[in-house]
This record gives sequence, C-alpha cells and structure tokens, in this order.
Amino acid sequence: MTGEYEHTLDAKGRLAIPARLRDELGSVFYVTLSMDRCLSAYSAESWKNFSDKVDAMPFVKQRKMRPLFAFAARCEVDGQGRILLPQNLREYAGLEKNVTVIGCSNHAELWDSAKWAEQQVIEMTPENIAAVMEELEF
Amino acid sequence: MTGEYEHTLDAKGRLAIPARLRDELGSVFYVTLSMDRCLSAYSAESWKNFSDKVDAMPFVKQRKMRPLFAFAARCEVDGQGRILLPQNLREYAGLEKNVTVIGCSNHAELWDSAKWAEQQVIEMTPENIAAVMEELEF
DNA sequence: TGCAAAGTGGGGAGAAGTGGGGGAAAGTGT
DNA sequence: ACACTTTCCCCCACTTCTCCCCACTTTGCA
Repeated sequence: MTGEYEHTLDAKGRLAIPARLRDELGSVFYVTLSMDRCLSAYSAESWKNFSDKVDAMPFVKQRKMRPLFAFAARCEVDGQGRILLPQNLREYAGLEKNVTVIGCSNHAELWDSAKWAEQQVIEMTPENIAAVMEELEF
Repeated sequence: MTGEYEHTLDAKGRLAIPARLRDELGSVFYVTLSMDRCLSAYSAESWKNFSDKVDAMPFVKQRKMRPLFAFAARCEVDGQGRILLPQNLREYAGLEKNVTVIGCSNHAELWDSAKWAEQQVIEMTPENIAAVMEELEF
C-alpha cells in the first residue's frame, strides 16, 4: 500500500477509504491504535496472523497486548466505501475533521491532518531519508 | 474479539453483552476471575480447552487452579442479549453500575469502568505501545 | 464537454441497550 | 404441608445509535 490521501470525517464519524487502498484492505478490516498517536488499519488476513501470534504467547505476556485489542475495531466498509470509526479511536488519534490516510506497505495509517503535517516535516528531511536508506542497506 | 464497550449493570445484576462479541462468545459461555480484579469470559469452546489442559496437569497443580473453577459461572444469554452475573463475581471485580467490556483476542474481560480507566492510563503510555509493537514485529 | 467513478451529506428503518412488571421456581420458617 | 420471601427468567416498552439507502458534488479521464 502506498500514497497519501486527504479525507474528511463526517458528523457521524464516518471515514471514506481511498479507492486505491480499498482493494488491498478488503471489505472487512481492523483498525487499532499505533505509535505517535495515529491509527493503523490491517487487512483481515494480517490481523489474523497477528492474533494467532498473540494466542500462542503465555498468558502473562498476552496481557501486555491488551490495549491493542481493547482499542481495535472490526470495520466493514459500507456501500459508499466508508467505515464508521469508534469514538475512542477518534479521540486517541485526535481525529476531528481532516484525516490523512497513508499507505505503509503492509498496512494503512490514519492521521489527523495537522499532526501528519508536522510529522512529515520531521520525516522528509534529506538527512532522515539518508538514515532510512542506510537502515535498509539499499 | 476486539473493542471496548461501556454498559450498565441493572438493579437485578444483569449485564448486556455487546452485540459484536455475542457471536464469538456464543449463547452459553463461562465467566471467571482474572488478574487485576477483573473478570474473564470464555466461549464454551475455549473453556473446554482450558479445562482439558487443567485435567492433564498433575494433581497438586490442579489444586492451585481451584479458585478459577470454584468461582466460574456458566452464563446463558437471555432473549435481550444479557447475562445474570452471580453476586460473588460482581463483588470480586467491584462491579456496581458502570461496566466496561473489552475484547481481548481469545476472550473478553469485564471491568468496573472506573478501574478500567485507571488501568488504561498505565497501559497506554507511548513507551508501552512502542514496546508492544516491537514485540509483535508489526 | 460529457460520462463514470469517487467522495460527501442526510433521512429513515431496524437493531441494540436499558428498565421494569409479572409469574415460575427455589429456599426458609412455622 | 403450607404460606411467605427471594431469586431468576421471560416478556414488553422506550430510547438511542448503527447501518442502509438515496442524492448531490467533485474529480478524473476520454
């Protein structure tokens, strides 16, 4: 998944999923919290992988994963290609009106547009790109 | 199972099960004690797995599992999608009026809402989220 | 410039959550 | 054995919210 898409959250908390990402995410996918106060969307398939990995862990370790599940939402896209984002997720990520959806290889991220704009400045410096390339040994 | 749901315990000790979790828990499931003064709900299927696992343990170890069975309740959901929580379980978890139900992968947890709010603060620090993400290589 | 696809907004039917009444079943005491 | 209380379960009523559908606007492409 790639690209950056600007969308708006309507009064009912619905968010349109960019057409380009819709195929890859599928008609039912999972959204949960992530680092930097953004949300991550995973296809049903990769969510299952994730879930299986957690189930295989010993009980005490499973508990540390709790917040990820507690905040996860199973989202079905409606006839118009939208999902309904639960209020607790919107609050966590500070989503109100303008939302930026970005494709990140195996998942998509949802950001408050203002917050993404700040983050972008940090990430788009030549120095940072150089550091990324080095990390990849690319 | 995923998500966080706020519900109320009525005067008769009945608790509505969130519709999203109802399918996964089934019409008959088991509720027992868990860590941190919360309750855990397991589907009939996963309860059986758990029970079989305990049966396979040596006798002395089985005895240590006793409280889990002694306080476990077999719950049937009524026509309105509610269960009746035994008083001893309500007391253990300090459930009075506001209850938060959370989906935790293979089971659901029942928390007094105030207690969950505190717990959440502890678990949701950026450091903790980062640690969880790293652990999962997600 | 026209058509199709994508994104946005709102109304309404139906489901979900909540509360309470009444009757059956079980337990208690006389 | 009988009345009485308590608990539990089924049913009904009301409110709230979710989801589905329809319609309009905007964008992209030929």
